[in-house]
Amino acid sequence: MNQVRVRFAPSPTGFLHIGGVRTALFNWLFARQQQGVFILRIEDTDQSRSTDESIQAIIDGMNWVGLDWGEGPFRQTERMDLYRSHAMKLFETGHAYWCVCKAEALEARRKEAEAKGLSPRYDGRCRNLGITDPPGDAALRFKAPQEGQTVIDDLIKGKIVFDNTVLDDVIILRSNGYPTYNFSVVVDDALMGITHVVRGDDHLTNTPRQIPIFEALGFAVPRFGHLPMILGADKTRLSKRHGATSIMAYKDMGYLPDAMVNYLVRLGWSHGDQELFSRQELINKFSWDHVQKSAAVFNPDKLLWMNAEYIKTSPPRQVAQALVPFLEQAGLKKEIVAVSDEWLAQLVVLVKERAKTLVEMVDWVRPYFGQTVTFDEEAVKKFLTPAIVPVLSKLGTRFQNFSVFSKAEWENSFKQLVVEENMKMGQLAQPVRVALTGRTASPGLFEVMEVLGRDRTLFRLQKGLERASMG
RNA sequence: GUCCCCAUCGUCUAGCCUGGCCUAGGACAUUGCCCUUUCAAGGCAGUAACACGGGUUCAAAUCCCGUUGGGGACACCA
Repeated sequence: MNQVRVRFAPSPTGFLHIGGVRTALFNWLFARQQQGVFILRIEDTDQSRSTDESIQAIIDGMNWVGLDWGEGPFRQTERMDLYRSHAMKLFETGHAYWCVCKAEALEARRKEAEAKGLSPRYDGRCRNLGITDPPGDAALRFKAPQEGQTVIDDLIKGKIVFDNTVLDDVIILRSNGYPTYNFSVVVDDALMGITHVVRGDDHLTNTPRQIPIFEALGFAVPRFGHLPMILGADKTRLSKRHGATSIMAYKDMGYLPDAMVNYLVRLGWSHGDQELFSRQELINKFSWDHVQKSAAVFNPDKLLWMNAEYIKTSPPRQVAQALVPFLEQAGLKKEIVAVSDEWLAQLVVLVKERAKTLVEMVDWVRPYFGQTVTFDEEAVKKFLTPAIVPVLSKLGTRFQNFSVFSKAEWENSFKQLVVEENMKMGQLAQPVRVALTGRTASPGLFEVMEVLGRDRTLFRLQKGLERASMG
């Protein structure tokens, strides 16, 4: 068996779509598993829609989710000679012919056919003209087979049969000399030695158009696999109106790349009841047999849950590192410089059970930077009242007597005071919480103190006391 | 319109190929309870699906046919 060679071939006409990422992911997984090669190819033959920024967006997106390629990125616009020479080869061997129909005329005829309820196909009127000396604006068409069948043994959908009578003669070279998709894709897949063409479902009906071109050119026909589409909640193709579709938008919303990958792979693929997979597990367990045949609805709720899982279980230092840009963006640049990586990781541990995204985490983590705290006025009004001043003061004095912070000792001391004062835990805990964090909701009090450290805990307790005295 | 693909809880899916173990399993979401210093997290429990109609068979979610529904393709876009 030859080495597996697969590719991801996006067209650079915008941001990198999550559907594209999923297609790339399946290819990448298969290549890794089979110790094959994953190739990145940019299909930019549409001059009017392709942009360099989009190419960069694809590369950035792929890098972010960690899908690396062994060859490429290739750009089709750098391979024009290849398409032209192969097109001419088809012409010379009688597999292609010049068409002098004007684009507008074609369009008109198509509309007419549609109006009559006929198939809007090219009628083949130039097929037998035998033009050998074409005018400058002629296009080259491929002579599609008109009888027989084209059979695909799809990796995902199984055997699919197309009658060749549904085929028409596609243009392979435009009048401007540029190849069309259905042609350049065949030349590239053949020349790059692609063994498995795995792409979106929307390409399924392109496949019987492409197979005869492989054959006419004398190339081996690769295996094909067609991945089902991703739909929005209303079961139509996923688009902007369903929410964010750009992979980088999810980065900006505070999703972890591993969570994204895990969610996307489970959208259409399964391994029994398992939901969470490490990358290595994915590589080991991936199989075309368990790729779903039907389209899947993108479920942001489940993605969010999965992100929360990854925030909870990823190495804290790794999460902390991913969090830094978000903190900087939130105006905490100076604060971060003043703080160690270890402490930041500790902070992540403190709040990781509460934040489902890095964006939420920024908010959870904010109170632990700086000397003082920003009070939530509602919280102050409710808990930092003059009535609490005496107990708070006693607590401060007791804590003061400890020369270092010790979670167990401080907690004991706190609970003892609660008992002595004949209070309920919450009656003291909430005011202290507000004093330390400025808010009514936070992680466990003593974990908070640990992260704050002895001195800052005492300082904030004192400030809270002053605030409570004000009434 | 023509051609192609698809069809299990609201959603992602297991089971289907190799019929009986399915009283249809898991996950997200949702509801209730428990835990609890707050908010979470966690634990337990609940609601909830084989699109429909015919066959084949002792037996069908599973095999066959049809219907319906959804999606895709039919460009000098990719």
